[in-house]
Amino acid sequence: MPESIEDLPPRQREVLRLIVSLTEEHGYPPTLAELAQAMGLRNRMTVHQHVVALKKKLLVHWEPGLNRSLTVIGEAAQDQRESTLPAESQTSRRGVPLAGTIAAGRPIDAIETDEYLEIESGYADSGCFALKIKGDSMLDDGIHDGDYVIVKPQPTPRNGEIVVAVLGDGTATLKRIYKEKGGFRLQPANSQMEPILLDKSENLQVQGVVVGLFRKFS
Amino acid sequence: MPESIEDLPPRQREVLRLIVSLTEEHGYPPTLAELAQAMGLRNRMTVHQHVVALKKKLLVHWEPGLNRSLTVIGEAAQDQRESTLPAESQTSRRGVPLAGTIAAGRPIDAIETDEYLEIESGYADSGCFALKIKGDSMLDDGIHDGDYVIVKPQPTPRNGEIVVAVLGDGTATLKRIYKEKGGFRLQPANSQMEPILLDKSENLQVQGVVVGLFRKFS
DNA sequence: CGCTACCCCATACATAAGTATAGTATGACT
DNA sequence: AGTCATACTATACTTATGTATGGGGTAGCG
Repeated sequence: MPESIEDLPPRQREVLRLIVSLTEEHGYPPTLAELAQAMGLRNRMTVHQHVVALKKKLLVHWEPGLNRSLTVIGEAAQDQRESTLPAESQTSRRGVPLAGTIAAGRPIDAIETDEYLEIESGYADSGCFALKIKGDSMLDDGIHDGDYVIVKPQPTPRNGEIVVAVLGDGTATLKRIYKEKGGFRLQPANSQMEPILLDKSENLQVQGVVVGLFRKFS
Repeated sequence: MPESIEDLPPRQREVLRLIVSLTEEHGYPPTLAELAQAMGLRNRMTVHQHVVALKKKLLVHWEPGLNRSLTVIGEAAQDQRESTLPAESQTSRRGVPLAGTIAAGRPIDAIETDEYLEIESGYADSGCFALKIKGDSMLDDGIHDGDYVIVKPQPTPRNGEIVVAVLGDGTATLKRIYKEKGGFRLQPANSQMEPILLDKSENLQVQGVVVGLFRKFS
């Protein structure tokens, strides 16, 4: 039976595919419960049985009793990866269509360009991460409480950039950073708040610079 | 001194290195117990404390309560890698890891919730599109010139929502919409601008409502 | 018909793994 | 002398996760 993967039962094949995609998505393998949820199942046992079947067929590696040790063996991993085929059956698009420009002022007649606004693709691959904003100190820069900022890890910011600053006591805050004689100034964008001044002796770690902002409107 | 990784405490640095190497070795991230064993420690708690410290410094991504969710963020991952592989087909993730909450105000030592911020996936599939903002009329709502808004097609907005309004003459604008006696009011979020009043006879088409906002920092 | 492969469910249990609390010890710095 | 960061330990708790047991169905096949 050389063509094992092709004539797998549908659900087993689906499990195989999900293991690969969920692992890629999170950076670590899924649990049975997560697989079950992804398949719309109420019970882990169903997935358990499927995985046992896959294991018997030597398509997955699974350490008994070990959490999240589920990995796909050999070529099966490649075969289940999305990258191979033309676009259509893709579950979701990579990006939001950018329909054009709109006026937030005098109305203009908009809608021209036709491309895709790819928010994540550039960031996710370059080690960026997101932080949820708590507080209003960057309000004047249009960063509101509850927004998400996307941070690119980078220890050496340029002057005036918005950075994630980790202070000596382990607390983190979001501010614009300016070099001053003898140290740094962490400047909030809110007229009611005072800057934080640090001299060189004090411990300051810049975790990264803000490269993007995202807000959800309920 | 924004030199983060170099002057980490030795054990924390070791933990960072071990996370990477153990993940490569097994194909999935280690648990605290495994890390402890690899470091010759008898107790998980020691590693736990180190990892918490790394998390505060935003060097690792760790979902609370989730087994084997420990991953290294950003360049730190590269720096700790021994193999120096070209990092080839980096499993491009679906989404940006949401590392926690950061203070834009008084520094807090937060960092609690953890998940992935999936910006596009929810929108791209539901017919949403993006528009680039031109003008400052929504400034007080934190929508700036050059931002991108994500619009969900929907002809019947609720009161007070931000909508893409297409006027009778074909021009489009972004405003909050309110029902008034006998018509609608399109309200800018800028104290220096006046609302647009429309009565029912006038042609007003709502293209959709704003469900998201995205901004790129150059 | 019995038999099999496939697919799903629920309950219960055992253990793996993360977390809280509370200590001890060392060295650096004030 | 005190405080602080680092580093480790121990016990106990909660939850996440895997597993066993015992059921249901459907469909094809000899």
